[in-house]
Amino acid sequence: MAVDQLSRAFVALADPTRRDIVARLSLRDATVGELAESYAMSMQAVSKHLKVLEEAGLVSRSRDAQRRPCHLEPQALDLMTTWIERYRRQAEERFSRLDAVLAAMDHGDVPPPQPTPRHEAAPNEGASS
Amino acid sequence: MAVDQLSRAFVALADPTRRDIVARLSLRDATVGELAESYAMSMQAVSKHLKVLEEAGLVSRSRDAQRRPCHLEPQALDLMTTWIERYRRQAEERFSRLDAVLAAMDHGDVPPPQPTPRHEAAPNEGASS
DNA sequence: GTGGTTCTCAACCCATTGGTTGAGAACAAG
DNA sequence: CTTGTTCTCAACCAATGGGTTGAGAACCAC
Repeated sequence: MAVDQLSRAFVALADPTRRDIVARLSLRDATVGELAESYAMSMQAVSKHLKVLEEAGLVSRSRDAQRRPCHLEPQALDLMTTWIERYRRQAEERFSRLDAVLAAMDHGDVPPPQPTPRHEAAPNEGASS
Repeated sequence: MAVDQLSRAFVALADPTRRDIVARLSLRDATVGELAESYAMSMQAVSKHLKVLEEAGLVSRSRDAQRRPCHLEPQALDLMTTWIERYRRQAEERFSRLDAVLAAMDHGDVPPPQPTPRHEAAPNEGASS
């Protein structure tokens, strides 16, 4: 499951160790071994975490003899903020419209109270990708 | 696992169904039953998804007789964008500094090439919370 | 009261995840 | 070639996650 880019990115950042890896890589590139020194787990485990980050497009890796330096890819972070901001903005617009209605009611100029319509056009899965 | 607020929020948005629920709730509040009509799964399953979103602070719920209307909480989304933007900005600053160095090299005024120091001060888990 | 609606809880199932260990690939340096 | 270093792959294990069904709580309407 979690086959799309966005799901993989959110899954990747859902783990505290992987978020910490991202934080470190934002300061400087690092190898698997360097990163592994920071955590109470085997290098294999860190390697797995990096694979998750890489498949989410958050990290890229080059070659330097045996070393595999890791590099943060900020565009993948953009993908997430774009998604989040879209719906945050949508929600806040809606709330401010609601506030406007409430303010109007305080002034007594209330529009005819229409009963809440149910089941209108709504987003589908395509909207979240 | 995933005990902190930030982890819970990322876990919550890692699932496509839950992202779609957030998208819908950004347009209007909805009850469990209304949401369940949109997905090929039982109301119990949707109820579980809402519980995850609620415990992540992304959704709040009120009472209306048997109904449990769901309401999107945009502040929780802020928490995520704040985290992401912090490290995206950090990384991009670093890259633009690197670009500056490369540009300087093109001009011939290259600073003495010091060998890359390893294992300096780095973020710990506290930095990601 | 009875009945219908809305929703949650509990138990269960199977796939995935996050860790482990052991083996080995790939490379640099003697 | 041998040795040491860095890293990945494979197998395994316990725990979690996303779904199911069945039962029942809570509420309105009659």
